[in-house]
Amino acid sequence: MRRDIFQAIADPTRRAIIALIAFQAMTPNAIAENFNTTRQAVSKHLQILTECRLVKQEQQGREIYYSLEIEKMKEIDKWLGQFRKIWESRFNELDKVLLTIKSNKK
Amino acid sequence: MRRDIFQAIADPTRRAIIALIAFQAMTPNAIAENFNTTRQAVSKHLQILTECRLVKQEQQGREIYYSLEIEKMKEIDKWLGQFRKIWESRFNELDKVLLTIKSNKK
DNA sequence: TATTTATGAAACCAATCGGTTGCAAATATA
DNA sequence: TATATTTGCAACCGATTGGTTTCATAAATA
Repeated sequence: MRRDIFQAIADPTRRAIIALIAFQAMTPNAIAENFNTTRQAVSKHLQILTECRLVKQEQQGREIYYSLEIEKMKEIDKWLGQFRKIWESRFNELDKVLLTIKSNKK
Repeated sequence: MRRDIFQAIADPTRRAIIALIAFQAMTPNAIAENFNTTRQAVSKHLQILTECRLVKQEQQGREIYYSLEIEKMKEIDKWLGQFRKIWESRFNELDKVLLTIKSNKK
Protein backbone atom coordinates (compact mmCIF):
# COMPACT_ATOMS: atom_id res chain seq x y z
CA MET A 1 0.00 0.00 0.00
CA ARG A 2 0.98 3.59 -0.62
CA ARG A 3 2.78 5.22 2.31
CA ASP A 4 2.26 8.84 3.19
CA ILE A 5 4.50 11.29 5.08
CA PHE A 6 1.60 12.61 7.13
CA GLN A 7 0.69 9.13 8.21
CA ALA A 8 4.36 8.46 8.96
CA ILE A 9 4.70 11.42 11.36
CA ALA A 10 1.36 10.67 13.02
CA ASP A 11 2.96 8.21 15.43
CA PRO A 12 4.82 9.79 18.38
CA THR A 13 7.49 7.07 18.43
CA ARG A 14 8.22 7.69 14.76
CA ARG A 15 8.49 11.43 15.37
CA ALA A 16 10.95 10.68 18.17
CA ILE A 17 12.96 8.41 15.87
CA ILE A 18 13.04 11.15 13.24
CA ALA A 19 14.36 13.65 15.78
CA LEU A 20 16.87 11.10 17.04
CA ILE A 21 18.48 10.34 13.69
CA ALA A 22 18.20 13.88 12.37
CA PHE A 23 21.74 14.75 13.39
CA GLN A 24 23.51 11.39 13.24
CA ALA A 25 22.88 8.07 11.53
CA MET A 26 22.05 5.23 13.92
CA THR A 27 21.56 1.47 13.85
CA PRO A 28 18.17 -0.07 14.73
CA ASN A 29 19.64 -1.50 17.94
CA ALA A 30 20.98 1.87 19.05
CA ILE A 31 17.67 3.54 18.22
CA ALA A 32 15.67 0.89 20.09
CA GLU A 33 17.70 1.52 23.25
CA ASN A 34 16.00 4.91 23.47
CA PHE A 35 12.51 3.48 23.55
CA ASN A 36 10.42 1.28 25.71
CA THR A 37 9.69 -1.19 22.93
CA THR A 38 11.35 -4.14 21.25
CA ARG A 39 13.91 -3.77 18.50
CA GLN A 40 11.43 -5.36 16.09
CA ALA A 41 8.83 -2.68 16.75
CA VAL A 42 11.44 0.00 16.01
CA SER A 43 12.38 -1.95 12.90
CA LYS A 44 8.78 -1.77 11.70
CA HIS A 45 8.73 1.98 12.28
CA LEU A 46 11.94 2.31 10.29
CA GLN A 47 10.37 0.30 7.51
CA ILE A 48 7.41 2.67 7.35
CA LEU A 49 9.73 5.69 7.40
CA THR A 50 11.83 4.13 4.65
CA GLU A 51 8.79 3.34 2.50
CA CYS A 52 7.85 7.00 2.30
CA ARG A 53 11.51 8.06 1.81
CA LEU A 54 11.72 9.95 5.08
CA VAL A 55 14.70 7.84 6.06
CA LYS A 56 17.59 6.33 4.16
CA GLN A 57 19.78 3.35 5.08
CA GLU A 58 23.46 2.69 4.66
CA GLN A 59 24.78 -0.83 5.20
CA GLN A 60 28.11 -1.16 6.96
CA GLY A 61 29.06 -4.78 7.48
CA ARG A 62 26.20 -6.38 9.36
CA GLU A 63 25.08 -3.05 10.72
CA ILE A 64 22.64 -0.76 8.94
CA TYR A 65 22.79 2.95 9.65
CA TYR A 66 19.57 4.89 9.33
CA SER A 67 19.51 8.63 8.79
CA LEU A 68 16.93 11.31 8.08
CA GLU A 69 16.18 12.33 4.50
CA ILE A 70 15.84 15.99 5.34
CA GLU A 71 14.66 16.97 1.87
CA LYS A 72 11.51 14.92 2.38
CA MET A 73 10.67 16.91 5.49
CA LYS A 74 10.27 19.96 3.27
CA GLU A 75 7.12 18.39 1.85
CA ILE A 76 5.37 19.01 5.15
CA ASP A 77 6.67 22.55 5.10
CA LYS A 78 5.37 22.91 1.55
CA TRP A 79 1.91 21.72 2.59
CA LEU A 80 1.96 24.16 5.51
CA GLY A 81 2.70 26.93 3.01
CA GLN A 82 -0.94 27.46 2.05
CA PHE A 83 -1.85 28.06 5.69
CA ARG A 84 1.20 30.14 6.45
CA LYS A 85 -0.13 32.69 3.96
CA ILE A 86 -3.30 32.90 6.05
CA TRP A 87 -1.69 33.34 9.43
CA GLU A 88 0.77 35.84 8.05
CA SER A 89 -2.02 37.89 6.47
CA ARG A 90 -3.96 37.72 9.74
CA PHE A 91 -0.91 39.08 11.50
CA ASN A 92 -0.79 41.88 8.97
CA GLU A 93 -4.47 42.64 9.63
CA LEU A 94 -3.70 42.93 13.33
CA ASP A 95 -0.66 44.97 12.47
CA LYS A 96 -2.80 47.43 10.52
CA VAL A 97 -5.21 47.75 13.44
CA LEU A 98 -2.34 48.45 15.82
CA LEU A 99 -0.92 51.03 13.44
CA THR A 100 -4.34 52.69 13.17
CA ILE A 101 -4.64 52.87 16.95
CA LYS A 102 -1.15 54.30 17.10
CA SER A 103 -1.85 57.00 14.53
CA ASN A 104 -5.17 57.87 16.19
CA LYS A 105 -3.34 58.47 19.44
CA LYS A 106 -1.44 61.34 17.94
CA MET B 1 -8.40 9.57 24.69
CA ARG B 2 -5.97 12.38 23.98
CA ARG B 3 -6.19 13.77 20.45
CA ASP B 4 -3.09 14.85 18.60
CA ILE B 5 -2.68 17.33 15.73
CA PHE B 6 -0.30 15.02 13.89
CA GLN B 7 -2.81 12.22 14.08
CA ALA B 8 -5.52 14.64 12.94
CA ILE B 9 -3.69 15.66 9.78
CA ALA B 10 -2.69 12.07 8.99
CA ASP B 11 -5.96 11.41 7.19
CA PRO B 12 -6.20 12.81 3.61
CA THR B 13 -9.92 13.60 3.95
CA ARG B 14 -9.24 15.61 7.10
CA ARG B 15 -6.44 17.52 5.36
CA ALA B 16 -8.88 18.30 2.54
CA ILE B 17 -11.48 19.49 5.04
CA ILE B 18 -8.89 21.73 6.67
CA ALA B 19 -7.99 23.27 3.32
CA LEU B 20 -11.66 23.67 2.46
CA ILE B 21 -12.64 25.60 5.58
CA ALA B 22 -9.41 27.55 5.82
CA PHE B 23 -10.83 30.56 3.99
CA GLN B 24 -14.52 30.36 4.82
CA ALA B 25 -16.62 28.70 7.52
CA MET B 26 -18.83 25.87 6.27
CA THR B 27 -21.60 23.62 7.52
CA PRO B 28 -21.11 19.82 7.73
CA ASN B 29 -23.58 19.32 4.88
CA ALA B 30 -21.77 21.75 2.61
CA ILE B 31 -18.43 20.15 3.46
CA ALA B 32 -19.76 16.64 2.83
CA GLU B 33 -20.87 17.62 -0.68
CA ASN B 34 -17.21 17.88 -1.60
CA PHE B 35 -16.41 14.30 -0.65
CA ASN B 36 -17.36 10.85 -1.67
CA THR B 37 -18.53 9.84 1.79
CA THR B 38 -21.59 10.25 3.95
CA ARG B 39 -22.29 13.37 5.98
CA GLN B 40 -21.88 11.28 9.13
CA ALA B 41 -18.34 10.32 8.18
CA VAL B 42 -17.48 13.99 7.65
CA SER B 43 -19.11 14.74 10.99
CA LYS B 44 -16.77 12.28 12.66
CA HIS B 45 -13.78 13.92 11.02
CA LEU B 46 -14.99 17.30 12.25
CA GLN B 47 -15.32 15.86 15.73
CA ILE B 48 -11.71 14.71 15.68
CA LEU B 49 -10.55 18.08 14.34
CA THR B 50 -12.56 19.84 17.04
CA GLU B 51 -11.17 17.63 19.80
CA CYS B 52 -7.62 18.75 19.04
CA ARG B 53 -8.71 22.39 18.60
CA LEU B 54 -7.83 22.53 14.93
CA VAL B 55 -11.36 23.60 14.14
CA LYS B 56 -13.94 25.77 15.89
CA GLN B 57 -17.72 25.79 15.53
CA GLU B 58 -20.27 28.57 15.51
CA GLN B 59 -23.95 27.73 15.81
CA GLN B 60 -26.35 29.74 13.68
CA GLY B 61 -29.91 28.56 14.10
CA ARG B 62 -29.91 24.86 13.29
CA GLU B 63 -26.77 25.18 11.21
CA ILE B 64 -23.27 24.87 12.61
CA TYR B 65 -20.45 26.64 10.84
CA TYR B 66 -17.01 25.08 11.11
CA SER B 67 -13.85 27.07 10.52
CA LEU B 68 -10.12 26.52 10.83
CA GLU B 69 -8.29 27.51 14.00
CA ILE B 70 -5.26 28.81 12.17
CA GLU B 71 -3.25 29.39 15.35
CA LYS B 72 -3.23 25.66 16.02
CA MET B 73 -1.63 25.02 12.64
CA LYS B 74 1.42 26.88 13.87
CA GLU B 75 2.13 23.97 16.19
CA ILE B 76 3.09 21.86 13.20
CA ASP B 77 5.24 24.71 11.98
CA LYS B 78 6.84 24.89 15.41
CA TRP B 79 7.64 21.16 15.34
CA LEU B 80 9.12 21.55 11.87
CA GLY B 81 11.39 24.27 13.24
CA GLN B 82 14.00 21.86 14.60
CA PHE B 83 14.41 20.36 11.12
CA ARG B 84 14.26 23.65 9.30
CA LYS B 85 17.49 24.54 11.08
CA ILE B 86 19.08 21.46 9.56
CA TRP B 87 17.97 21.97 5.98
CA GLU B 88 18.87 25.63 6.13
CA SER B 89 22.35 24.84 7.41
CA ARG B 90 22.71 22.17 4.71
CA PHE B 91 21.81 24.79 2.16
CA ASN B 92 24.47 27.03 3.63
CA GLU B 93 27.00 24.18 3.37
CA LEU B 94 26.17 23.83 -0.32
CA ASP B 95 26.30 27.56 -0.62
CA LYS B 96 29.81 27.59 0.78
CA VAL B 97 30.90 24.90 -1.69
CA LEU B 98 29.49 26.86 -4.58
CA LEU B 99 31.20 30.00 -3.37
CA THR B 100 34.50 28.09 -3.08
CA ILE B 101 34.16 26.78 -6.63
CA LYS B 102 33.37 30.27 -7.77
CA SER B 103 36.39 31.80 -6.08
CA ASN B 104 38.65 29.00 -7.34
CA LYS B 105 37.59 29.82 -10.88
CA LYS B 106 39.19 33.22 -10.64
C1' DT C 1 -49.33 21.66 14.48
C1' DA C 2 -47.19 18.50 11.20
C1' DT C 3 -43.32 18.09 8.28
C1' DT C 4 -38.89 18.96 6.57
C1' DT C 5 -34.07 20.02 7.38
C1' DA C 6 -29.54 19.99 9.81
C1' DT C 7 -27.08 17.82 12.91
C1' DG C 8 -24.84 14.62 16.51
C1' DA C 9 -24.60 10.07 18.64
C1' DA C 10 -24.70 5.07 18.87
C1' DA C 11 -23.98 0.50 17.14
C1' DC C 12 -21.70 -2.11 14.12
C1' DC C 13 -17.94 -3.74 10.69
C1' DA C 14 -13.79 -4.74 7.95
C1' DA C 15 -9.19 -3.02 7.60
C1' DT C 16 -5.21 -1.18 9.56
C1' DC C 17 -1.98 -0.22 13.42
C1' DG C 18 1.46 -0.87 16.77
C1' DG C 19 3.02 -4.20 19.40
C1' DT C 20 4.69 -8.98 20.50
C1' DT C 21 7.24 -13.67 19.87
C1' DG C 22 9.73 -16.72 17.00
C1' DC C 23 12.51 -17.53 13.23
C1' DA C 24 16.05 -17.26 9.31
C1' DA C 25 19.99 -15.09 7.18
C1' DA C 26 24.17 -12.72 7.06
C1' DT C 27 28.29 -10.94 9.15
C1' DA C 28 31.73 -10.73 12.85
C1' DT C 29 34.38 -13.08 16.29
C1' DA C 30 36.20 -16.98 19.36
C1' DT D 1 34.61 -24.01 12.19
C1' DA D 2 31.43 -23.02 15.96
C1' DT D 3 29.31 -19.23 18.21
C1' DA D 4 27.61 -14.62 18.96
C1' DT D 5 25.66 -10.43 17.05
C1' DT D 6 22.73 -7.63 14.02
C1' DT D 7 19.09 -7.48 11.41
C1' DG D 8 14.60 -8.28 8.63
C1' DC D 9 10.46 -10.94 8.09
C1' DA D 10 6.29 -13.63 9.18
C1' DA D 11 2.59 -14.84 12.15
C1' DC D 12 -0.25 -13.49 15.48
C1' DC D 13 -3.10 -10.23 18.70
C1' DG D 14 -5.89 -6.60 20.81
C1' DA D 15 -6.98 -1.74 19.98
C1' DT D 16 -7.98 1.82 16.89
C1' DT D 17 -9.59 3.72 12.47
C1' DG D 18 -12.67 5.26 8.96
C1' DG D 19 -16.63 4.01 7.17
C1' DT D 20 -21.61 2.62 7.23
C1' DT D 21 -26.70 2.48 8.79
C1' DT D 22 -30.03 3.77 12.10
C1' DC D 23 -31.95 6.79 15.33
C1' DA D 24 -32.87 11.04 18.36
C1' DT D 25 -33.09 15.97 18.76
C1' DA D 26 -33.62 20.65 17.67
C1' DA D 27 -34.79 24.33 14.54
C1' DA D 28 -37.11 26.08 10.38
C1' DT D 29 -41.11 25.90 7.51
C1' DA D 30 -45.73 24.50 5.41
